[in-house]
Amino acid sequence: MAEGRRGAARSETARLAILEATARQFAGSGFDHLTMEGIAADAGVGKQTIYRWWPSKAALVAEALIEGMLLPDRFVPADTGDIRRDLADWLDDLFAFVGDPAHDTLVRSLFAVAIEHADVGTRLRENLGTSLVAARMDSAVAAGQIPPDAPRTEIVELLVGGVVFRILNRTPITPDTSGRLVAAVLGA
Amino acid sequence: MAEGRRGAARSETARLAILEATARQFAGSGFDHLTMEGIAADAGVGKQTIYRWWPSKAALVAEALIEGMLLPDRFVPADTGDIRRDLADWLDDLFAFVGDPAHDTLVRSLFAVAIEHADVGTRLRENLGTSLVAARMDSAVAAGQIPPDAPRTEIVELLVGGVVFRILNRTPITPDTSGRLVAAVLGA
Amino acid sequence: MAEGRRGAARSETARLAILEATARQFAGSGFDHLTMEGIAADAGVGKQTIYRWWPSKAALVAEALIEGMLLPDRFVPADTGDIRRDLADWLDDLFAFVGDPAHDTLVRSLFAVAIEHADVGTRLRENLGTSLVAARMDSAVAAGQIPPDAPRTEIVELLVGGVVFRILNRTPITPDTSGRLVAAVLGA
Amino acid sequence: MAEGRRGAARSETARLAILEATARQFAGSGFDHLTMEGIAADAGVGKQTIYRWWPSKAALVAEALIEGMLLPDRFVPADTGDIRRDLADWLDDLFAFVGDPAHDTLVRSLFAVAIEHADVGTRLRENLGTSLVAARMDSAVAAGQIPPDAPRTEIVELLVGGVVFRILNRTPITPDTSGRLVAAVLGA
DNA sequence: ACCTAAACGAGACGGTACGTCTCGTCTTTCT
DNA sequence: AGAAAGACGAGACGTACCGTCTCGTTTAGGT
Repeated sequence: MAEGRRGAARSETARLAILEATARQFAGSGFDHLTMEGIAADAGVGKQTIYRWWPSKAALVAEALIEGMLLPDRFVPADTGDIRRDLADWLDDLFAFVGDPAHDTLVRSLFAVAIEHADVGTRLRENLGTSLVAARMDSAVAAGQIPPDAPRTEIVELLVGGVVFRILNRTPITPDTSGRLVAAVLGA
Repeated sequence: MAEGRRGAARSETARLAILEATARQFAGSGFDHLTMEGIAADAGVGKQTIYRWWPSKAALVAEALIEGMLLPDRFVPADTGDIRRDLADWLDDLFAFVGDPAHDTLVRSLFAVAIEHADVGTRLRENLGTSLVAARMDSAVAAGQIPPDAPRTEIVELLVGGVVFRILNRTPITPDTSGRLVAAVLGA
Repeated sequence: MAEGRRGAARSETARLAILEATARQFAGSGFDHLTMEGIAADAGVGKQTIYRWWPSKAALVAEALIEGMLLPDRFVPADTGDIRRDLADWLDDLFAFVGDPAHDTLVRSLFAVAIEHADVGTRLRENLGTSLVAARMDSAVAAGQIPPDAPRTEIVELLVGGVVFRILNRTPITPDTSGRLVAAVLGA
Repeated sequence: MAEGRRGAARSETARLAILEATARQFAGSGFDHLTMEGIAADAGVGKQTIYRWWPSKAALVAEALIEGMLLPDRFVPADTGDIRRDLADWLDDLFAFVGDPAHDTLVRSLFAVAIEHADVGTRLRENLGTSLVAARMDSAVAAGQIPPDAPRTEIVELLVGGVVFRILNRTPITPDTSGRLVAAVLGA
């Protein structure tokens, strides 16, 4: 292999054990109670092995996110031909997840970290399916369901923002929440 | 005098010194680098005096917020008679503040804390002026600028959410951002 | 009453409650775990009332000792006419007290404090009955049981020293210990 | 090699720095003003490094004593053939040390700790040379200077006790003190 | 088959901050 | 004025983690 490295290769076993321990502890007790020593002990790994490959706790979380260990891999909008319904369904999925009390610690910690660490934020946005929703909007334009000059970027932005605001605000979710939000941005 | 308390009364001097130290350190280095010992030293106060009255760092931040030591007391929407313009101006104010690199640490830390601690969240929402905007929307309905059946709650929610999303997402703000967001929720 | 003092007189109730609390805590947990706050709480007294009248914990202990709240008021040597027997009996009393496991904390703390604080030391020596033993020695000289040139001061000193050394050394006491010590200083 | 230890070995440098700091502070201000934080700072060491290896301040003092950092390594009785003189000289050494005002804090604290902590007591007794004196007494018996049935153990006990009592009692030492004590236990 | 070198588990190290406890002082209210 | 109550500035306690630095052990190319 190209450049002649000597010595043992990076242990994939250790890498996964570390990320799994990270995910476990993060989901259980949140970012604040995440400790390098706890992860190392949980993963059965030396602390140095963590510091060798990751610069910070945020980096660990970001990678665990990428590996799909913290969130469903993606929230994917369907394409039934009815853009309103598809958007509302996607929002429902989102609200169901973030509104589940079992995920409360995880979700709050995750968004808090995302706000402070750009890499986690980028990754999280991706996991929420924003880019897929944007694509779905494009196809709705092509199908003539939305006027071409509709501010699509802003609409996606507002909808995801609405989700974040509900988390921030602890507003209880009702069955018609998604519909009302979609109506607010697409008109009645 | 009603209930006969004995012993020295709580020191208002100490209380303010502590909150000011909290605000100073928070604005300077964010929530993560906020330490009880640092605040105590900065305020010239014993640690116990802090623990006697506040249960956590988050409580300190919440109270500093209430005292108006962290944010402008309120972002207040104007009432020029033109609801679109007033909303856009209010958003511009908000974006100007949260987009200012000098406030980056403060803003990110504040929203991160708000997501994890309900009391900070409630207070922060108030400081952003959400309830004033809601009232402004009501008056716009009275003035016939918005149809009475417009989903006003959702609109406010989406707009603030949009701001939060921009923070999360680090999207650069352009001069027309506010107008575009308002247009997206109120129609063109 | 001579010099015209004004205001309330010192409360004897409080004084005794404080000394009793001191004795209780001292006997229970030793000097190290004696705290001003604990004494005040136990005595149902404000801390200032203690500080107003005593300069230190050692002073409290010394006074509790004087009040006879820590040790039997005095270890008194009998006068049966047989100086050897009287000394041995007195030593037996002493050993019985200091060797009792129930008094271990009390005794060790007391001697430790006595070594560091002259006032406690003086008072403790008095409580052990040293001056009475010296007097008993004098009468033994008068009775012709001890030669007049015997180093009486040194003998008392050595005997009490022997007791202290046994405490220091944790040597178990046997029934003949006292007799052997007396024999060592008075000859067989 | 036998039991496969892993991880870094204990740092002898740190160990000695800690004991030296302990000895320094102890000799300077006594046991009461000995603080773990002070020792750690003085030794340039983290507090945990102390707690990792020693359970208490007393244990630190005991080990500093063993290392000969607090007292002359041993008070050794000479053997000139004259047991009376040798004992008196040894006592003189002892009195010279414990009577020196420069050693007052050290000596009092040391004996106070010794009374409360068995391990310090054992070690202190050894440092005073008790076992060497006992051996010297044996050789005096062999040389016919002391009758074989003399209560040697008790004599050593009483002599050391006499020293402790003088400390407790703050009796000033005169040049003939040692001689008088020896005479009291060995006869004229 | 050796040799080197990197990664690994373990864990000691110098530090910082935690939240609690006690100190001795000061202030307030009551007696 | 004395006393009970209790807030205050100070600072040590013992613990938990931080990020770095040895240790010996294991693994895997070079030679």
